[in-house]
Amino acid sequence: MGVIVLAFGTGVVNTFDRSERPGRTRYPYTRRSGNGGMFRPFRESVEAALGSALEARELSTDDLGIEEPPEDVDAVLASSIAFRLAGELGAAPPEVAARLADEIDAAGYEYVDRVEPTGPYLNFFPDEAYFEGTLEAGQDSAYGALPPKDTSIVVEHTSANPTGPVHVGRARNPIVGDAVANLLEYAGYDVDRHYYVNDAGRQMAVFTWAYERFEESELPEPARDRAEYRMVRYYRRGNDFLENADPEALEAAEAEIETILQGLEAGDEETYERVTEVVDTVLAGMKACLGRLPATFDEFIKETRFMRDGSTDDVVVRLKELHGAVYENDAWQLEFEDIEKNLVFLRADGTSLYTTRDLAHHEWKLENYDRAVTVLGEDHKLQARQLRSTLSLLGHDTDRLDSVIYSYVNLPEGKMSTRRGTGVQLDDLLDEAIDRARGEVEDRLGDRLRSDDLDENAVERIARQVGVGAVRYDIVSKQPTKAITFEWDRALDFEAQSAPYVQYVHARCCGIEGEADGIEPTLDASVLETDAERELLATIARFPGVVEGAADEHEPHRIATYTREIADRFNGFYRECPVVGADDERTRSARLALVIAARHTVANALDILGVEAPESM
RNA sequence: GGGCGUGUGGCCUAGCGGAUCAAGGCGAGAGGUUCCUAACCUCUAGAGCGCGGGUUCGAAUCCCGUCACGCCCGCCA
Repeated sequence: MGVIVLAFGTGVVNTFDRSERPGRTRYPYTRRSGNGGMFRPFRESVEAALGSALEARELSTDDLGIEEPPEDVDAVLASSIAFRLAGELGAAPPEVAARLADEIDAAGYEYVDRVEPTGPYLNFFPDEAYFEGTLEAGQDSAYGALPPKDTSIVVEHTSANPTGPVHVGRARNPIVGDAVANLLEYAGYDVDRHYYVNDAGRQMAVFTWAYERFEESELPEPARDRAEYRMVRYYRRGNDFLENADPEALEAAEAEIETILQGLEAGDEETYERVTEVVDTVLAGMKACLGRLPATFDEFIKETRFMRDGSTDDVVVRLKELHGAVYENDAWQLEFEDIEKNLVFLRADGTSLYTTRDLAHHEWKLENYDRAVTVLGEDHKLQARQLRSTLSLLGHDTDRLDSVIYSYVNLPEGKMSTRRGTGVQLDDLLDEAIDRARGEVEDRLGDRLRSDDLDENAVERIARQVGVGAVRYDIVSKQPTKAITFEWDRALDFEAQSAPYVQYVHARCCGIEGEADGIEPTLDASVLETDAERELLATIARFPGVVEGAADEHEPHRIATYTREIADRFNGFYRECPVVGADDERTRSARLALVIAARHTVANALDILGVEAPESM
């Protein structure tokens, strides 16, 4: 099937069948794709209309000053170009705006009804076809998804070392990473999600040594009955030993750890299997935890892979030939022009370093994908810069690489650490969130107006959707570069700007549709005349544009901001406009179609954020 | 010490060169349910965007300086 895609593709790098790779769980054979909505063609029309007007007067079209007007202006797009032209044309901005408006033949462009000057601004208004088209496009359950592009992207995220339970400090990575991947998928890219497993470093050697060295009987009870909780006890015990052992014992232990590291480097099969047992066991547990979010992966790429297949050695050979390569202090290093710190890529003992292997890893990514996005913590920024520069020196096109940087989540009392066992585990956060959500659901059962009966399963389902959704939404809705201090009550606030607020809108849509027996939705936007209806429809229309912009910048929090806007608009509509109880049939039918479009929009926006959309709550 | 990032009402967050109210939420105060789920809605008080300069017709948004906080500056990952 992937072969068919390739037949249409131009310059597609991949030569394997993309649909048959292991681990695909989301849309196994088809990507969600929609027609892309009306907003984007409207914007193109505006650009073309304004551009040609400027061209006709031989004015620069570099920056058209297109922007979205403030809320109280009901144009869809505006331009502030008159400010910039004022000097050149020797007229005041409002005068320039008026003249330009006269020259633009708005009606000649698709979806544009007219352009009006308002002071110094040019406001572009959509025609009826824009609204009709939006109402129709919104009936598609994939609304908001853009047409497929022939571009593959690998999104690497989380990649936490398999040392123990996932704690909240790193929880931003899977949550933001999964959302970025979803977002790119909606934007039409062919996305793979990868978890890079650091199974070759000292941490894993220590872990393997500790696992073999200590007896379970001397360890505390695990905090939770799952693999990574059981295993991390050995890791902590081992680190504790290394910190406190007497010199001889320490030396013996270090020798064993060193043997494991050397064994991995030499490609020794037996050593590899010992380490792999530990890595795979811990990883299975972490996978289960991440699955609760859910964050899933197409592939877990192991670091040792690039040692075993010779690609790390191959990179080293090429690195040594680079102009900036120097042999200093018994180690091979690379000097950069723009980065102060050298990159050591080969130790005195001839072994490779993490970054050396990551270079091989990224060359592999660049061979197999058109683009690569990596989600990483701010502490890896320098390393990411060095990686990028080095790849560039090796002759790669690093424009194909992007990274999304986030700050760690800290506790009021400081950092979280797996090794020291400090911090809040993601499992505990999710459990607490679900418990609190269940409490909310049960509290509300009493004064529930709706006469549907929520059985135990429904309560549990809602508690999970709301609880997990609230955690994800709280994290994904903020700019990742901002630091977060974790506080239970703030993370688990179910009111207002939170997942439940948006989820509730979805449930309301479903409620209306459930009541709308016998009403057939009709695509008649002309019946939707009130401000509340027009504003809701206009907000729905923007969705594909929001997806495109957020995807371009890898900023899923913009989708979260959008969900609040559409939720506000929907609630305004809900208050003002009865659907099932509307007076005449045409109104009922048209409003029902609007509700369906709103539901699809909200559901898909939440889907991008990785938040479930409950049908009732 | 150097580099990078962050700093918006009591608290949290959006905006990151343009529209004489800087947008929401929490919290505070006042209201709203014979009508599709009140995890909702309406109204009131509250900031001039860390601080000081500068660029610009116009700055929360750009530049410089400064302060605070975070991260980084390992032959660790």
